Amino acid sequence: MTLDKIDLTILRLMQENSRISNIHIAKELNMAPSAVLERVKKLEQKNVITQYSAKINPNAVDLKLLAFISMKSSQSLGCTTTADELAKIKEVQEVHVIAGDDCFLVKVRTADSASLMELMRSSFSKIPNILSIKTTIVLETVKEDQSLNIPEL
Amino acid sequence: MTLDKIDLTILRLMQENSRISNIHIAKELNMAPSAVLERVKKLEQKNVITQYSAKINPNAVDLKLLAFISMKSSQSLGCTTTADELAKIKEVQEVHVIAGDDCFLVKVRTADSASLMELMRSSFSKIPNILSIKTTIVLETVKEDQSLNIPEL
DNA sequence: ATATAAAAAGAATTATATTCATATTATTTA
DNA sequence: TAAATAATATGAATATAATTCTTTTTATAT
Repeated sequence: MTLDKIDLTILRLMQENSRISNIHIAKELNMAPSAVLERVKKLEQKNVITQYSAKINPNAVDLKLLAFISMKSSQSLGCTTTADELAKIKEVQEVHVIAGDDCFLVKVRTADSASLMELMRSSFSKIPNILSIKTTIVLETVKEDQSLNIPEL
Repeated sequence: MTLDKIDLTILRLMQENSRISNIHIAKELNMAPSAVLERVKKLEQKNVITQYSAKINPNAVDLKLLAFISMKSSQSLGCTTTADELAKIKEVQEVHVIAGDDCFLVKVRTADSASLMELMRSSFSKIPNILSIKTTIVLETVKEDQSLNIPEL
């Protein structure tokens, strides 16, 4: 797809603020809103615009994290000791030994991303044989094992 | 700010698609659109949502790139030879020697990001003393030196 | 120069956002 | 616990924006 100046302006504006109205874009470009809409639709169809997304401040969320941890392959079979080490860390809520490139899936809860970094630096780095750690923020838990949540009577 | 399940659902939906309507979110949550709007505004004010942004497929754009190139500091004073080397590469449109941590600002044009990678691997890597390359995509050029564009008569 | 296709404009319609008064639900605190 | 207060939600009215569609303009090809 060949993009002209108008397309590029639309892309720039929507990259800055994807909730901008057609009318605003149209005013900026001195054209009719309907013409802008047509171009935006085309940019979506041709996969030039791949997604509209809200950026979320990770520090604002009470961070629940999933850490995917992999070990040096020579060590990856007998990994129960490492799992035990991970389970000892107080911020770590769950430890799962998993199949695939990563050996563990670890659920961690920290107050902010600085404390997560501190945790990774201080605790995780002490555990031998860890090769890599990939983390991702949990925004919402739709279903959760609540067997430990004993309800009051 | 304390985020409840409703806030987290809003965040999840808007992270997936920031152009979703209040009405859609409201239906998903079984609440009134006005209540959703109030929460979204609060999430914006409290800086939980930091930006709404369109993701653009870099391969769809005819890639104009700016590369910020730095050299090993011992070499950075006499950098004219490196500048000449960069200027020889056919995809390189402009080379500017600049002040600061980086020594060069280079404008490159490639058809897609794969060819950019190939260029960086094959040509740039052959130039001695390069320490780092940071690239950024140029979406729009508002003003450009056109002294080389001789208009037809 | 004419025919054809693509893009834009403008008006009408539909949908959505926004506002605001009222109602409901939580949270304090006496 | 009950009343007082604050926070949040509802629902209707209004304002704003998106969308559709026909006509017009502009660009491209024959």
